[in-house]
Amino acid sequence: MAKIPEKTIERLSKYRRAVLSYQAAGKHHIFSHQLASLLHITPVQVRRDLMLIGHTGTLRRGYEIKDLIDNISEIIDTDKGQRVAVIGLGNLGKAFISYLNGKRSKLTIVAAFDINFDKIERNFAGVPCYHIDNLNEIIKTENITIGIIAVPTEQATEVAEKLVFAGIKGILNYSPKSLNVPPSVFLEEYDMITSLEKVAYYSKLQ
Amino acid sequence: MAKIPEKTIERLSKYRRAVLSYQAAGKHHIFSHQLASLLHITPVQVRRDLMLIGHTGTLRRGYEIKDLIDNISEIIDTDKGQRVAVIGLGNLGKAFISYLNGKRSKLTIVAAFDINFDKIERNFAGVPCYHIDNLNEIIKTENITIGIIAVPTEQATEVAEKLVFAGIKGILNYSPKSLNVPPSVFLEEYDMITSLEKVAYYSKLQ
DNA sequence: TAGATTGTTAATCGATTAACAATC
DNA sequence: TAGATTGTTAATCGATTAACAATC
Repeated sequence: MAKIPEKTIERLSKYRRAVLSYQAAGKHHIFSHQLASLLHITPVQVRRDLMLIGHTGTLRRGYEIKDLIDNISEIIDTDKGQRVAVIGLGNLGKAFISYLNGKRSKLTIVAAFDINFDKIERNFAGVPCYHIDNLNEIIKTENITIGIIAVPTEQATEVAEKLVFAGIKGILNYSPKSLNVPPSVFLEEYDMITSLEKVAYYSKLQ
Repeated sequence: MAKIPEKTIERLSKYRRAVLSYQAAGKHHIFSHQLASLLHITPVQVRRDLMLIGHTGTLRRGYEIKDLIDNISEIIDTDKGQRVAVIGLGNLGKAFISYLNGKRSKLTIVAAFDINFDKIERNFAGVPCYHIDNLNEIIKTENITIGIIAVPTEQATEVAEKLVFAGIKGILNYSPKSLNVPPSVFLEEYDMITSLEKVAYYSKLQ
């Protein structure tokens, strides 16, 4: 299969969750315009995305939900799933843990790290919290491939270096400081302040 | 000035914070390649963005930091600033409040809303928490123009409707459910699960 | 001067949308 | 059949990058 565009990958994740709600409602098929309206995008974009991953539907019934979920999962999941660590067990780290765990079976948060001794060797929602000094060791023994950075700005660079050194494969960075990682590590960054300032900019134009 | 591209607006927010750290270090000027390296983008993109907002530098010293901050602020801020509400005072809502307040003077979180009676009429980090039933009233009396949705998925649609009804101008939606708002309201959505699944996808390809 | 830098247009790349043939 | 739908190519739009003149 040809390389799937980045934006299509993002929508595949959304498609999968959207059709799950349809499936839960007892439906077995979905039309492109129905799936589109769940995401507030156009039907043609849905059809093009599904074309790109080689998923086909029928003129009478649209797309078969079970098939679609399987096809998307085949692309974005791994067989054994991946293990995730959250670095920084403040409100943001906790939000991620309580939000993610129990929902997706293929991605599991198996460790949290912090420098605050109050939190260490405790659990949050079933996830054990370790001291950051043990990061390298735990990443390796626990087979963790993805790290979520939810520490204060000043510590983000150092945490990223430690993750890279420990052999992490992907980083999701929520600190506003842009990180520098080798090309062997995939980096995704999200900046809450920028998002809010963007909303503020377009709000004043309204 | 011509319409500024969306991506440029996002970077302006980042430029401003990046040069603040330079300014704090006692510098008064910055070259495009220095600013670029702070964001891990190319110098030409910096220059093009600044060209688009009409900010000019000099060949000898680059861009004057104070001027640059003023120019960016002129574009993305409003004179009096804007007032923000967080709906849902769980971990995510708290993360936003503790992260934002005290940093940016022009955007202030002045209210939180929840349905949990434990939290109501209490403060979190100085922000009063109200019952969601009072949302319409408080949005109006407090002159709130921006709402951040940090409630569980099932409640997101209803909260959005209430915000729109109350006359909000912009919504930042952190629930994974895509919302439907009239064109008079600016909507920005961010889905943590999609971000993580994207990182997982590219991590397995590494 | 030579080298480094800004400012800007043109070219390229990536993503979305329009158009439409094919099918049931 | 007529109408609704899928699948796909071509066109368009938006964003980034290449190229380079001008300047100090």
